[in-house]
Amino acid sequence: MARGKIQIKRIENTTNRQVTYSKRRNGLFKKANELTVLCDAKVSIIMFSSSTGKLHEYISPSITTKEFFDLYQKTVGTDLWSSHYENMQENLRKLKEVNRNLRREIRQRMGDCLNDLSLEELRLLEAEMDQATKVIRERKLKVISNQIDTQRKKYNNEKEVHGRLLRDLEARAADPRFGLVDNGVEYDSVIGFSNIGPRMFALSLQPSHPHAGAEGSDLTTYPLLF
Amino acid sequence: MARGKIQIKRIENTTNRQVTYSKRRNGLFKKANELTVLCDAKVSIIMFSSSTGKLHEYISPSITTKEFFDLYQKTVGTDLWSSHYENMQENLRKLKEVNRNLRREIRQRMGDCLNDLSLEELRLLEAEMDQATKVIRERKLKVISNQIDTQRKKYNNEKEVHGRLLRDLEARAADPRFGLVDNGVEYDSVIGFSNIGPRMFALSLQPSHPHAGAEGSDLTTYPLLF
DNA sequence: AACTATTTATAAGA
DNA sequence: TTCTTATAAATAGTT
Repeated sequence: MARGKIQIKRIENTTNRQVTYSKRRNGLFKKANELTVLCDAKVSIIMFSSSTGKLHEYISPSITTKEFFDLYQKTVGTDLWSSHYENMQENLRKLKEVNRNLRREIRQRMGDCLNDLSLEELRLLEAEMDQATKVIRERKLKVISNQIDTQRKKYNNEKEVHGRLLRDLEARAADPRFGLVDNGVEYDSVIGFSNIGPRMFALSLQPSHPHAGAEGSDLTTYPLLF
Repeated sequence: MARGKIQIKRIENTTNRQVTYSKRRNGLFKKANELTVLCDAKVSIIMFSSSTGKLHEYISPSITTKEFFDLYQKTVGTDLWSSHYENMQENLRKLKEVNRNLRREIRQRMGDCLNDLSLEELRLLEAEMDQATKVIRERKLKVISNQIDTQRKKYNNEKEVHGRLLRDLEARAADPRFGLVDNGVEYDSVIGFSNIGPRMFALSLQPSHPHAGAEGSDLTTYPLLF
C-alpha cells in the first residue's frame, strides 16, 4: 500500500513474506488495540505463521484467553470441548478394556476362569506356570541362602571379636604391669569395635538374578496406551 | 484517521461508538484476510462488543475454530480444558497406575521382576503358583479326557451305524423280494442317517469346573474404578 | 530498523 | 447502514 500497489496473493519470496508478516502483524495488533479502547470491545487475535510455525497473540486487557474461549463457546452455543472430551472417554474406555484383560490374565494365572481357554492355551499356560514357579523357587532359595550366609558371617565376626577379647584379657592377666587392675577404658573400646564390626557384612545384598524363559506369552501383549 | 485526528480513548457517544466498531471491525477483518493470503498465515480474530454483547469472528479459510484452539493449546503448552476435566484426568491417571501394577504382578507370576519381593512374599507367591498350576493341570486333563470321551462316543456311534447298515444289506440279500436288485433309494436314506447321527454327541461340552484356593491374594486387591 | 512515496483506512458529514 | 471525501495511518519498496 505504498510505493506501489500489490496484489493480494501469497508473497513467494520467503524473506519478503516474513518481513511483511511482521509489519502487518504489528499493524493488526495496533488496530485491535485501538478498537478495544475506542469501542470498549474485547478482541482476541491469534495467528500462526506457516513459514516459521510461530504463534502470536493479541488479547484485550481485562480478559484472559481462557475466558475468551469460554465466552466464545457460550455465545456460539457449540461445545468445542466435546471432541476433546470424547477423546478422553475413548482413552478411558481403552484403559478399562486393558485393565479387564490384565485382570483376566491374572485370574487365569491363579487357576481361575480357565473355562474359555482352549487345550492349546492351557498347555501353554501350564508350561509357563511351571517355568515361572521354578524361577520363583530358585529366587526364594537364593534369598534364603543369602540370609543364612549373612547370619554366618555375622556369627563368625562375633566369634572373632570374642576371641580377640579373650586373648587380650589373658595377655593383661599374664602381664605383671597390669595385674588384676582394670581401668575399663580399653575394655570399652573393644566392646565398641564389636558393635561396629558385624555391620560390615550386613549390607544389603542385591544379587542380580538371571533367568530365562517365561517371556513371549501372547497373553501379555496388550497395546500400551500413550 | 480522517477529517481530523482522534484520541485513542473510549468513544462516549454510543451511536458513534457502534458505528466506529462496525467500521473498524471490517477494516481489521480485511487486514487479517490480506495477511492470511499474503503471508500464508492462519489468523483467528474473535471480538465482543461490550455495548451490544454481539460476537464477531474472522478465521482464515483452511482451518476451523476448533482446530485453532487445539493448535493454540499445543503451541502454548497449557491445556485450557484441564480444569473442566480434572476428574476425568484423575481417573485416567489412577487407571494407568492400576494397569501398571497389574502388569507388574503378571510379570512376577511369569518369574520376572522378583528382586523387589521379600522372602515372605516369595513364599506366598510360590504357594499360589503351585496351587494354580495344579488347578490348570487338572483343567487341562479334564479337557483332554472330555475330548477323548467325545471321540469315543463318535466312534461308537459310527460303529453302530455301520453295523446297522451291514445288517440291513444282509437282510436284503437274504430277502427273495429284493434279490440282487438295488434301486439305491433306501441305501441313500441310510447313508443320510449316518451323516446326522454322530453330531448328536458332538455338541459342545462346557463342564463347570469347580476349584478352590488361589483366592485371597493381597496382590490382586487393586481398587476397582467406577 | 529507518525512510518515504503511495496506498489504504477511516472520521465526520450526508 | 452506506456513501463520500478530506485526511490520518499503514505500508511496499528501498536504503
